[in-house]
Amino acid sequence: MMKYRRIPEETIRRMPRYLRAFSTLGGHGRGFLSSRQLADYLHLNPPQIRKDLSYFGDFGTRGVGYPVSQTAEQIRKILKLDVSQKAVLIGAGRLGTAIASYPGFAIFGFNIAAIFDNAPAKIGKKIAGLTIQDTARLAAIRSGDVHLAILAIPGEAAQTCADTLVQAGVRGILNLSPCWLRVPKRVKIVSIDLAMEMGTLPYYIK
Amino acid sequence: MMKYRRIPEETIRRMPRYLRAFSTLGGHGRGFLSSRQLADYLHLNPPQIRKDLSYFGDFGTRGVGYPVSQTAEQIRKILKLDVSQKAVLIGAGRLGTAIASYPGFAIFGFNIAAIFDNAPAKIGKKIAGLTIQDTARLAAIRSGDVHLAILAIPGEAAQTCADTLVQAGVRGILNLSPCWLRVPKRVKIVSIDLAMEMGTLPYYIK
DNA sequence: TTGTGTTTGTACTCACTTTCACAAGCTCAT
DNA sequence: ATGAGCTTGTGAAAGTGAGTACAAACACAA
Ligand SMILES: NC(=O)c1ccc[n+]([C@@H]2O[C@H](COP(=O)([O-])OP(=O)(O)OC[C@H]3O[C@@H](n4cnc5c(N)ncnc54)[C@H](O)[C@@H]3O)[C@@H](O)[C@H]2O)c1
Ligand SMILES: NC(=O)c1ccc[n+]([C@@H]2O[C@H](COP(=O)([O-])OP(=O)(O)OC[C@H]3O[C@@H](n4cnc5c(N)ncnc54)[C@H](O)[C@@H]3O)[C@@H](O)[C@H]2O)c1
Repeated sequence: MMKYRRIPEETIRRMPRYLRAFSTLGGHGRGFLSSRQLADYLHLNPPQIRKDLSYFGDFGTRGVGYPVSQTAEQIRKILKLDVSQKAVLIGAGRLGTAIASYPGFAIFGFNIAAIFDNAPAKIGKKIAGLTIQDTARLAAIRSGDVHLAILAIPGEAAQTCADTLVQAGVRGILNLSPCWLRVPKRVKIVSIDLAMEMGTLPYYIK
Repeated sequence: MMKYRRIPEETIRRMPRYLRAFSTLGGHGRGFLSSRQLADYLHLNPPQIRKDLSYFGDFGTRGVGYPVSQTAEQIRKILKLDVSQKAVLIGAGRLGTAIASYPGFAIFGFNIAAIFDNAPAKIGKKIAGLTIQDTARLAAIRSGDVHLAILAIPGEAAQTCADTLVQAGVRGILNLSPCWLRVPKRVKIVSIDLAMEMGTLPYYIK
C-alpha cells in the first residue's frame, strides 16, 4: 500500500471533471457510482478513473463503487474547493459581464468578490450585484483573502494587470485573453483562448 | 527525409498557437522569426516548435528562421483556416452575446454566419448585425456550407442540440456548456468548461 | 573561396501517461 | 457459511510525447 507516488499533472487536471460528474450524476442523492458509470459519462476509461482517485486514497468500495457525496467532498478537499474561494474579476466588458452573472462557478466553490475595470464610464456601475471598482485601487484586495483572479481584459493590458495582481497577493489566474503571461513560479495560470481552441476544428473535417 | 511519421495529437493542438504567435509577433511585416523567439513568446522549448513545424514541411531556413507571412499561410492551409470558415452560434444568452460581437475569431478565419435561440423573446432581435433565428429552423443550414457550430446554451439542452447540428451537416463543435457530448466519430468536439478549468487553481496554492 | 556564427531538422534517449490484467475485497442470495 | 457476481486498487506493459545533441545548411565577412 505504498501511496507515496508522485501525482501526475494530468490526474490533477481531471479531478474537477470527477467533481462535476459526481455533482451531476449523483444529484443530491447519496448513492454510489462505479468507475464504469463515471467513465461512460466523462468519456474516459474506467481504470484511468480508478487510478486517478486512488492516488489520493481508497475512496471506493469493491463490488459497489464510490459513495457520491463522500467522494465529492474528498475531491473538494483535495482541490481546496471545500472552502469558498474568493476571486476578483478584472474587465467588465462583454465577456466579463457574462462571467459576473454566471452562477456556474458556485458549484466549485468560487465566489466573485469584486469586479474591476479602468473605464471611467463603467466604474461605479453595478453588475451582478457588485459595484465596478477602479483598477487603480486593485492593490487594496491585499487586505482580504483573495487569491484568485479572472482576467477578461484585452491582451495588450493583460501582462501589466497580471503583474499588479501578483503584487496584490493573487496566486492563481484564469486568463481569458489571447496572450501568454509571465508570472513567478508560485503563481498558477490557466489560460483559455477560445478562438485558438476552435482553431483545430477545421483540420479534422475531411 | 522520411516524412511519413504519424503527426501527434498534441502537435495539432499547438498549431493554432504558432499561428497566433506569427500573427502577433510578426505583425504585418515580412521578417523572420526563430524557434527561439517563438519559444520565448509561447513558453515552449525551441526544439518542440521545430519538430512540430517539421512534421508538415521544411518551412524554415537554417541560420535565419521561419519567414513570417509564408509560414503563417502554410499553417492556415494545414489547419484549413486559409478559407473563411462559416460557423453558427447557438444560444444568444450572456455568453453567446459576448461571442457574437467578439472580433477575435476573424484572425483564425472564422465567420459567424447565423445565430439561433429558442426563446420567443429573443427570436427576431438583432445582435452583432445578425438577426436571431428560431432553433426550430436549424436544419435549414444544411443548404449553406456551414460545418462549424459554437454551442452556448444550458447543459441540459446541449446534447439534443448537438444531435440536430450533426443532422444539419455540422462537423465541428465548440461546446461551452458543462457537459460531454456524444457524437459520431466523424464529428470533432472541443469542449471548454470555464468553471471546471478554474477548478485546479486552488490546488496549487500552497 | 573559405571561415565564423547562427539556426534548422531529426535521430536518439528519456519521461510521462494510459491501458491491461488480475488479485483482493465487498454484497447478497441460498 | 459459502459461493457467485461485481468492482476496486495496482503492478506491469504498452503507448505517446518531450528533451538532447548534433550534423546539415545558410548568411555574411574577409
Ligand atoms: N467576447 C468574447 O467572446 C471573447 C472570446 C474570447 C476571448 N475574449 C478575450 O477576453 C478579453 C475581454 O474580451 P471582451 O470581449 O470582454 O472585451 P471588451 O472590450 O468588451 O471588454 C474589455 C473590458 O476591459 C476593460 N479594460 C481594458 N483595459 C483594462 C485595464 N488595463 N484594466 C482594467 N480593465 C481594462 C475595458 O474597459 C472593457 O470593459 C479579451 O482579451 C478578449 O480577447 C473575449
Ligand atoms: N456566462 C458565462 O460566463 C458562462 C461561463 C461558462 C460556461 N457557460 C455555459 O455557457 C452556456 C450558456 O451560458 P449563458 O450564461 O450564456 O446562459 P444564458 O441563460 O444567459 O443563455 C442561454 C441561452 O440559450 C438559449 N437556449 C436555451 N435552450 C435552448 C435551446 N434548446 N436551443 C436554443 N437556444 C436555447 C436561451 O434562450 C438563452 O438565450 C451554459 O451552458 C453555461 O453553463 C457560461
